Amino acid sequence: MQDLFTSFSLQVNNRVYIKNPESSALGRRIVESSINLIDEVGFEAFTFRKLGLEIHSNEASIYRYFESKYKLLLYLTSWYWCWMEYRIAFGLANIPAPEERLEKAIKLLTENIELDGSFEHINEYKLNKIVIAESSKSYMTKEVDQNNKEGFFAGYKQLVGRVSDIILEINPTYKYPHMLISTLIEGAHHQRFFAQHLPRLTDAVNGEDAIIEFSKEATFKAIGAKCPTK
Amino acid sequence: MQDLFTSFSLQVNNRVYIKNPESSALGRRIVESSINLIDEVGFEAFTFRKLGLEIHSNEASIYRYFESKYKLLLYLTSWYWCWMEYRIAFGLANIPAPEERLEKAIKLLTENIELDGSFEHINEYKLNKIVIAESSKSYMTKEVDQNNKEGFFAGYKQLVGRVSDIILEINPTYKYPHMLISTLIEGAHHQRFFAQHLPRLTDAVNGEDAIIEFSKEATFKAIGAKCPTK
DNA sequence: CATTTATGATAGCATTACTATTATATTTGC
DNA sequence: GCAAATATAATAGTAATGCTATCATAAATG
Repeated sequence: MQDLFTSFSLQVNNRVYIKNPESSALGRRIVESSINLIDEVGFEAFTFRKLGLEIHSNEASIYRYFESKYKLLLYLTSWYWCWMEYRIAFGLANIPAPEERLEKAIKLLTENIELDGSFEHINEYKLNKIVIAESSKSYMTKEVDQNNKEGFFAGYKQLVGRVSDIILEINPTYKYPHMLISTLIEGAHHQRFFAQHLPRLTDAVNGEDAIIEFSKEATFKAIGAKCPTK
Repeated sequence: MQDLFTSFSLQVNNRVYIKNPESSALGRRIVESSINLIDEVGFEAFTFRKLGLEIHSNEASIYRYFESKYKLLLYLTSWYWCWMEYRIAFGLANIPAPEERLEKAIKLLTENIELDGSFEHINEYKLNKIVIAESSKSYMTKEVDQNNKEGFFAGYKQLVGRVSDIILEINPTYKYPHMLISTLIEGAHHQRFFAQHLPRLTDAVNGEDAIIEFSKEATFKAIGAKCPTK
C-alpha cells in the first residue's frame, strides 16, 4: 500500500517528526502545502492554523506530525539536503576524473533549481527558494547544539563531507576543504537571494550564470587545480 | 548636552527608528540592553516586554523608539556595518599599496571581534555574535524589497562597494568583485558560527585563525594576486 | 465486525505584538 | 522660577500565535 505516490522516497532523520508525513495522505498534503504556504507568506507569517485551513484539515492534526513549525522547516531542509546528495550521487556516477566530478558537483550545488517532478508532493523549485531564504533559521537558533546532538543536520554535514573528499582527491594538501564547500553552498544561496533583492551585492553578467561560474572559478583556484572546461 | 557619552557617534539611517535612541538615556539603555538580551535568549525569544522589565522601563516606551523588534535588529545591524566601515577607513589610512589594503580589510572583516569600549553603550563583542547569528533574519524576509527601497541596507552595500573597489584596483578585469566580498563576509560569519556549533562544516587548524587565513588565501587566489604576507 | 488508530471539531490558555489612555516626571523656553 | 511642552511610566485591552486537551467520528486492520 505504501509508496504508490513515488517509486522511492528519501529518508529524513526520524526525530524531526512525530509521525512520518510520508506515511499518510494527510502527511503528504501537510508537506506539499507547507512548501506552497511558506514560499508564499514567508516562514515568520506561516502558522499551523493557516496551513490547516489551506489543506481543509486542522491545526491539531498537523501537530500530530510535527512538534512545531521549526521542526517542519527542519524536515524540509533535511529532505532537501538528502535530495541534493542523491542528485550528486547520480550526477557523478561513472565520471572517473576527480576534477570533472568536482566541477559537476559544484554545478549541481549552485545552479538554479527547476521543478523536476520526481516526487509527487514536493515542488523542488519552491523548496529551493525556501532553503535559500529560510534554512538559516533552522540552525541559527539557541537550540542548535541540542538539535545537532539529535542528528538533525547529519544530511548537510554528510554532503559537505562527500564533496570535500573530492577536493582532497585532487589536492590532498589543501587545508580547508570543508570551509570551502560550506562557504560555496551557503554563498551561492546568498548570491541567488541577493541577485533577486539586493543586486548591488552581486555581479550579474549577461549570457552566463555568474553564480555557477564564480563558484567554479573560485573553488578551482583556491585548491590550485584547473577547471576541466576552462 | 549631547554626546557626553562618547566623543562621536555613528549615523544610522533614520528611518529604522521612530526616535533616535542615541538622543536620550532611555534610548541608550534600550540599545545596550537589547544587545545583552538578544545575545542571551536569541532573537526569537526576545520581546519588548522582557526588555522593558530588564531596563526597569516599559514596553510602550520602547515602542516610541522602535516600531518592532525587527526594526531594532535592523538598527543594530546597520550600526554594526557603519562601525565596520569606520574601522576599515581608519585601518587602511596611509597604506598606499592596494594589496596591503585588501589584506588588512579582509582581516578586519573576518577576524574575531573583541570588546573595544569606544562606544559606552555598545558591546561590540556581543553585537558581533548577534550579527553572526541573527542578521540574516533582518533581510531574509518578505519585506526585503520595501526595506531596501527605504535604504536600510545602504551601509552594508556601501561597505561591500568600497572593498570591491580595492579589488578592482588590483585587478581591473576581475568579473565578480561584489560577489567575492559579500561571499567572504557572510562566509566568515557562517564559519565562526559553524566552528562553535557545527564543527564538521569547518577545518580548525592549530595555532592560526583558520577563518582569516582561508579568507585571505581564497580572495587573493580568486583575483590572481599575491597576498603580501604569504 | 470489534478494536485500534487517525482525523476532525471545538475550546481553552499563556504569551506575543501591538495600541490606547491616562498620569506623572522632566525639560525647555520665557 | 514657572508654564507649557515633551518624555516616560503604568495600566489595560485586543487580535493573533503557539500550543494542549477533550471528545466525537471515520477509516483501517486484525
